[in-house]
Amino acid sequence: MTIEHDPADLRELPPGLAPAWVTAPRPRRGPKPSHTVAQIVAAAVELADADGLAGASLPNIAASLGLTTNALYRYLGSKDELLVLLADAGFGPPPESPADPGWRATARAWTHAALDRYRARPWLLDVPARGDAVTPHLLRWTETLLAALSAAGLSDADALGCARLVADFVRGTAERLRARAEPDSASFPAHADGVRAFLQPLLADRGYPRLAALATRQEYPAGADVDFGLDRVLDGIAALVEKSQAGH
Amino acid sequence: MTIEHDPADLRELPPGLAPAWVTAPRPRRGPKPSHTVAQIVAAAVELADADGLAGASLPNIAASLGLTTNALYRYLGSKDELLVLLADAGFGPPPESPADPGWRATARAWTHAALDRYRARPWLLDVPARGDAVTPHLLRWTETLLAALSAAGLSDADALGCARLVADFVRGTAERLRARAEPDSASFPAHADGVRAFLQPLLADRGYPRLAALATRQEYPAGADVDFGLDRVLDGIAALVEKSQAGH
DNA sequence: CTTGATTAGTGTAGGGCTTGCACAGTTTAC
DNA sequence: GTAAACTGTGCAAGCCCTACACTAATCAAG
Repeated sequence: MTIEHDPADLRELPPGLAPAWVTAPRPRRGPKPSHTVAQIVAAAVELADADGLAGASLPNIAASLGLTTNALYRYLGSKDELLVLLADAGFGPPPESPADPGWRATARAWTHAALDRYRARPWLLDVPARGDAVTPHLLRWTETLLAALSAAGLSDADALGCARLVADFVRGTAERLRARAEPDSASFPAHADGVRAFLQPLLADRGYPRLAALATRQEYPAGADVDFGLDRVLDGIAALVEKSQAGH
Repeated sequence: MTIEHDPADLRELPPGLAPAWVTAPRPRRGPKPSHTVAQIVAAAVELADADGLAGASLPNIAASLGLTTNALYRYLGSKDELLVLLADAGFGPPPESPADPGWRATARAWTHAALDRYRARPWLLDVPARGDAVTPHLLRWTETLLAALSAAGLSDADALGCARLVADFVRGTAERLRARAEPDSASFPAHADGVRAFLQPLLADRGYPRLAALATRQEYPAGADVDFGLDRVLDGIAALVEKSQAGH
């Protein structure tokens, strides 16, 4: 059942991919490693939780484990590799979804669960996102959403396209929510009043009538109203679902 | 017509906001500055174009202008401030949209124009995005899209919600397109064949049936098929447009 | 059981980055 | 003409990631 991997091939893969999926076999000779990659990643998560992504530096991680910075390079190929593993560990597996109440409710629950993760660990937004996921937990999230969309009647390819849509929306929304939660955020119009007071006259003066209007009526609803955007996304997917059902 | 600003208040604003909109008045005494913020930002753009965002370091910028690194701090408050200005300058103003062929075509053109900018300057994706835009060019992009959506009958607030949706989709898609264009990208399933060969059996083995199927049928259409996702987003917005028209 | 190969972790070092502060030189206001 | 104010330089501190030589620990083979 175990799949054989040529170490030479693994070296060619993008950073972090191989260690995220397979654990290299213990070599036959030499002293036993005192730690594991999982321990290192766990320490990094803890530090990031405390001090943000910058807190998860190699020196800090090493110190928190009683190691030298360079000793980490016996476990990790590079900092990039750690970041890949860190994002996967920080996000963790998706929650269990019990009974299936329809694809729409499932997608909604998925979205809110993902936003909760981002809220719990804002530093996840600082980990550079390079296209689609490749690590176990993150792909589990994707698989979960794909299952719901497939059950609605979409082809796998269409389901993936729609899942990406939802994921993009989640990330953008998470970024807006964080910007709003942080004190000195430079986000408009979901920003501190000082920013609004600064921008409003400028926008009115320099030909941004719509934005100026939004800045004026500051009763603007929650800058990052999750459900508004989500409804639009799901409506768009629903149109595709109906079309594919009509085709049958 | 000029708006007065209390320097003390400007100091309180998020980094980059004030210099993006107003140029501080030349002080009364002392030597004339040999450069301008605009020149510094232009040099940074040039370096980023050549070597990516890492190339736009303060030492590099200073050297390219014949300055010391620290001299830049006479013009900029911090590196963060530069990044805000850099993103605005790198993106530039939106293209002129001539006759109005309806909101849907306008939004489509907007999306492709934005994706073109990301393609021309991939490093824009590396500039940390903190919620909604606040700088002149970027807000001009937003205003353009808002105008099209408002013309379709949406309220300003709804239009903003929809514009965010499109912007999120654009950024996510741009990231996928870049991942696919780069040689050593860790993106799935829009990835190099080596990654696919590595992941496919693992996915099949460990309970990712949908993703395994996608990895198997490698005739999967362009991993980042722009128009597929865009059609879904626009359909979702269209549903809102129709609803708001029916309400009248 | 001894010996040699192999590996884990340390020490040292280099080159990069952002940022702070004291200082010299230049320009303007009084 | 003098004093204030400002620009740019030099020097330095404190981070960061990474490379390489080296010691110490462990195991396989003879």
